[in-house]
Amino acid sequence: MTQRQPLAPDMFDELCPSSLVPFRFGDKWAALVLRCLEDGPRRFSELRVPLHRATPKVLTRSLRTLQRDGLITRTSHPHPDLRVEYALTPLGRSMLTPLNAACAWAADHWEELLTARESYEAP
Amino acid sequence: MTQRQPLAPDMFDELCPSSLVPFRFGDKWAALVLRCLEDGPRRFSELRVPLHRATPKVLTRSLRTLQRDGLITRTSHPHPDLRVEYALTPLGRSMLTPLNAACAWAADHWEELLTARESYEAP
DNA sequence: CAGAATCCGTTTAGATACTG
DNA sequence: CAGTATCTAAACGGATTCTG
Repeated sequence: MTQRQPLAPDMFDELCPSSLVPFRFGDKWAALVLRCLEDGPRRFSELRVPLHRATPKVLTRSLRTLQRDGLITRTSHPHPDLRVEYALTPLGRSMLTPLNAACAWAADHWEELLTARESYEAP
Repeated sequence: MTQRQPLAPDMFDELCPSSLVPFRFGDKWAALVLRCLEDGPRRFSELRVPLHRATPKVLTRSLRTLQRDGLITRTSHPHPDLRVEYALTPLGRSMLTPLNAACAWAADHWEELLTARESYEAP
């Protein structure tokens, strides 16, 4: 069984500094989705909690693209009630390595980026 | 003095497999620009050779954004004739580490991505 | 040389409402 | 629950033309 950690919504807020850093893996939400799945499969509604800024439409598109590229799987259980689970494939999990490296760089350097932006805006 | 290696245009073609991989650092050209500057400063016209798919407008925008974020510098030498050089800052150079890690992942896995896409399109 | 200006089609994202 | 449908606005990207 997969131990489900609670997801931390704070990290996924648009105001989070890491969102200001020029990394985009795929579309706007793809990287966040992959990281949400790091600790195990998640239902659509579970993903919506930390990714509350994403409307169902854009989240669905992100999920479809990731599925198309073989990075995640989509498993539907119609019984007893509709239940859809998304999970990382081995390929998707392997992508977490460079993705997390990028996030670590962002965490280390976002102050410098913000400082540079401010001094560029107001010279 | 900086030893200038010739830039390899092939790597930057839109048809290059790495372009099909879902990594985007900043806008469409940002990552490519950073890699072009890895071996030393480049003039605007020098960048246009390997990045020939980018019009001057979009290339300029990429450069401005990278400059705004403190990843590259822009140095203008008006004499004897107009000459503008772009170079990595230490911050920009530090970003090459995760960037190159992402490119290495892409180089290792792009066949899998393409295979997944094909089997998704034509089930 | 190193861009800026303009026009234009595509893509992306969000809000809102609705459905099997 | 897990989406889809529709509309709108903004961002992105490219082609072309012009300029200090």
